[in-house]
Amino acid sequence: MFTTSANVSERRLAPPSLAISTVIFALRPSESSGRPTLWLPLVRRIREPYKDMWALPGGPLTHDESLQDAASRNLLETTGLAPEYLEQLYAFGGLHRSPSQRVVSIVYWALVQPTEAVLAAESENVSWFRADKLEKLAFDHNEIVDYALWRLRNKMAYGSIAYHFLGEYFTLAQLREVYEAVLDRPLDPANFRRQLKSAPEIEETGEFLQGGKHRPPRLYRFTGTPGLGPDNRSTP
Amino acid sequence: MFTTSANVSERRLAPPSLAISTVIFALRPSESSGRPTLWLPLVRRIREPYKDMWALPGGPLTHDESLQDAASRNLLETTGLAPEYLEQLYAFGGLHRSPSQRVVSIVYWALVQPTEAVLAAESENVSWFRADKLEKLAFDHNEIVDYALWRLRNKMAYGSIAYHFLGEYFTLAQLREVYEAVLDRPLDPANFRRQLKSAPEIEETGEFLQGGKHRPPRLYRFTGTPGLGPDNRSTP
DNA sequence: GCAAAAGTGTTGAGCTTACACCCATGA
DNA sequence: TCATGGGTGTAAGCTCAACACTTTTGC
Repeated sequence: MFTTSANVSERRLAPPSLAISTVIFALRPSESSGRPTLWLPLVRRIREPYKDMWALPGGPLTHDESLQDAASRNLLETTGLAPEYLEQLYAFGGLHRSPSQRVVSIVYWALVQPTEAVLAAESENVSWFRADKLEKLAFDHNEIVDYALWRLRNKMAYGSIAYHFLGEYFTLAQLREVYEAVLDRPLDPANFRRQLKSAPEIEETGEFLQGGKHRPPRLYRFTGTPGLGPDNRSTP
Repeated sequence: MFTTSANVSERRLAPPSLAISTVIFALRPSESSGRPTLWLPLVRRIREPYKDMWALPGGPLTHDESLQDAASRNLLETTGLAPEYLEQLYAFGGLHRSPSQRVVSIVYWALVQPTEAVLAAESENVSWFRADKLEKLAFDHNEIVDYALWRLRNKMAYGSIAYHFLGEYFTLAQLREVYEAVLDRPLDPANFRRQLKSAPEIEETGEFLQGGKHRPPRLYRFTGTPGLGPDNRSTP
């Protein structure tokens, strides 16, 4: 195997190595305003290059798992969660992404809903950060996160993806908060309601959310399978 | 290196190998109707697996070229052309894509305009086929082409991509023919005109196309840089 | 002049946006 | 009863599809 001390001729002869990384998004209340904001987990690098810097969770692709399975495993290992939504983002293969070795990273992005499992998985070397306030990360991971954010916002505006941040039942106000958090602008509650009512993939339940301070809102359920890629196509 | 006779333990130990393939689209007049239709070049496999079947142009990623450069080289080698448009499509990494060896293919798709170079490159082992009438191809290449077609149609409907099938100057009727060929439905010439006039990336030239049978149409020019991906973002 | 394509005008349907307004509930 | 978020109504503005119509050329 090649290490960081591999010399130049070794590097030139080595085929590019292949890694899988995952950008994992979840919404959690911001410390200041309490409104939901985007967070993602990062892992601290424990070896060179970029030792002690934060990086996207990832690792090599093993011989007996598909790309998606590898990303799914990443996600499980760093958050303790099964993916609520998982899609390929892009393959990054620039020549100088890693100073020691040529690495091609196939990156996935995922949405999860924050539960106890997420908190349990936090540790010295795994921590969550606000997506809009990231420090400098290892490798080209800042650009990767930027691109993932761009894709998320795009999909949020067109596709039916917001549901995957939420549990099975949700109110329209909660759903609107998700949109507002990701798109970072307020939406008219009245119009938002109508637009979603015209979408067939959202279903009224008979239930109402009790325990609030005011009129109990109706609970809805998502029925539909988005996800894109060669396997499952729907929206741009 | 591993060959098709690699035994099971060798296969299990080998890391997945990495290849680049390219789906190249061009429009050429159909033999029957004369209207433009989608074609793509394929190469005949000269070794196992899938010997003698047609496959997407591609090859291994060399250590000193980026993913995009590798795809660009594919394109040059099989068509003699520089890419007019080139974008990453998807990374395919299923476990059983190749019977002999685990291969991860990073696939690009490209648009070119048919010129002499294209015809010159045709040979015993390189030939063009109609995209809507493909036989069974090697590996999972039929699915890859299907997905590329889906992406092309999507981008055509939203993004500004049609221009790359055409030369520098074109009439609105030619541009409409491109849309009609790819989307496979007729478009209202009057409305088509208006929609494009409102797009800022298309520019009127003072020139007119002479030599037609009827009123000479105005020539237009495309001014803009589409393309997507982490490097260059614009439309979904 | 006539055929045919280039190019313009007009209308109605449907969707988005803004915002006024009513409803139901806890305190 | 009042404050607050849940939920409905409605009118202006925009885009888009359909199609009638005028213009310009070659023959």
